Amino acid sequence: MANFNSPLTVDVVIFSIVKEELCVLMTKRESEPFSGLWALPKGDVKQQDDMSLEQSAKRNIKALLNLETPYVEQVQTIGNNSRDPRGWSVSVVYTSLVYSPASLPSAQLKWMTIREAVKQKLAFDHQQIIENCYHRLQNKSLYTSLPIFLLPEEFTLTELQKTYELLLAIKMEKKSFRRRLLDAGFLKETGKLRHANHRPASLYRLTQRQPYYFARIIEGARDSKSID
Amino acid sequence: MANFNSPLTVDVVIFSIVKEELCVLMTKRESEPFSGLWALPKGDVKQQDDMSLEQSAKRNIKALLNLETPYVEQVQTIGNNSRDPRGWSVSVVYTSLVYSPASLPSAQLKWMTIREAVKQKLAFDHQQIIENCYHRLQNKSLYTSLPIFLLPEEFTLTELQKTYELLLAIKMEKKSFRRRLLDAGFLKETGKLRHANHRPASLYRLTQRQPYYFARIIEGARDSKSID
DNA sequence: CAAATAGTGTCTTTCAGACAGTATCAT
DNA sequence: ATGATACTGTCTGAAAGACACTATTTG
Repeated sequence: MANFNSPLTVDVVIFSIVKEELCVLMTKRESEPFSGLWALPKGDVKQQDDMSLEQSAKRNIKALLNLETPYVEQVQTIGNNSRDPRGWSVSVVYTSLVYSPASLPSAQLKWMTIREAVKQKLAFDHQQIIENCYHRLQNKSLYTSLPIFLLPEEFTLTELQKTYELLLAIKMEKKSFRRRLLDAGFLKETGKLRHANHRPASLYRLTQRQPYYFARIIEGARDSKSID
Repeated sequence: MANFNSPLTVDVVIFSIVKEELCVLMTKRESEPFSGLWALPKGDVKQQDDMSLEQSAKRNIKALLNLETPYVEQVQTIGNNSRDPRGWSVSVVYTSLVYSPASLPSAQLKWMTIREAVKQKLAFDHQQIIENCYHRLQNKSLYTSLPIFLLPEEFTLTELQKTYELLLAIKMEKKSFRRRLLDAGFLKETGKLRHANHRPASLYRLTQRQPYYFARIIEGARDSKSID
């Protein structure tokens, strides 16, 4: 069988919440094409070292942020002759959710808000890729527990609700939210409390590693449709 | 950037219902490795002719079945050093649903039931790929109108219900099924009737090309979880 | 005490399941 | 008329939305 003699990359769209804004990890390109534009961090497949594409993605994430991320998902694969001016190329796109690391290990990296990212010109088709991942994240937030992966291991229900509201850009009703999450049974109280200058809140943590799938979507957001 | 010097293929898992059984289009391998075993039809990417991976997938489907299929979806991309004994390879997997064409254009091809396909040894990781696509199809059938793409353009609600029941391997309640489908508003009566030796049934057709996403999953099937 | 956020009680709404009932065709 | 399948009426139940209410902390 003929080999594929064009570039194959692994692109990783890493989401995190920084200063109450949803952000994506970006880097500035310093070579052609698209020199000077912001881009997704470069991700490669090392056929000698990596056993699989997923391992390539995880290795790239670890190299970028120096952490093992609890959630990595393959989103789509884009391959065509127009995304890179040099010709055919294929990119396998992964997305990951992380709890905002205190500081970025490299000065080349930046947390860019989604708002910024989708309105400026980015290298290659990276704007489209980010939009797709963002859409997927929003969509899955309607019927899964995915947003939890943007929080630290222990969190309050109010923090979680704020995260959903941030992702979906809607306000949610407190009682329904708590009922939905608690009735699902994948959270357990740690017994610890988060203190502030008001009544303290219970801290919860996950009892399972996989996201939970609800039987219904969050209503009041019926218009959005899935990309997959 | 370094090119990817290993095989890249497009694998297409085509589902159809033949004699009231869900089937996958398969072909028998005649060369090494895995000579003599059943496999998914070989799909290639022609960088000269194809503008994109999706176009490659559609071209391959057309070459196999001589029809334009209304539904093609990218499912996943598998790349590792173990799926092909010769070393690293990448396969972009697409799935498609077709209304069973009267006859297969090639004697090399066969509609194999899912049951058969997942229980025998197949070439490469094709068994895993088929299982993943089947799982995805089942899962999406819980909350979308996807199964319609296995039917001809005009169909009765009973035919559609039987299709859902076949895919999900459950019995559904007639009234709830019809209410769910009709209330969603993406079907319209054609005015025509399907006749048999009993009361004739109304024929319906889609009013939109995209699958419809329901706000709730079909209940009584709460156990299955998504792969994506 | 007040201010602030945590957390609850409970009514309404929406839609799926259950199941019995009626409708309309071929023979 | 009978048999067969198409189609409907309507009750129940599960989970979401609305919203007012109570609880517990700091200062």
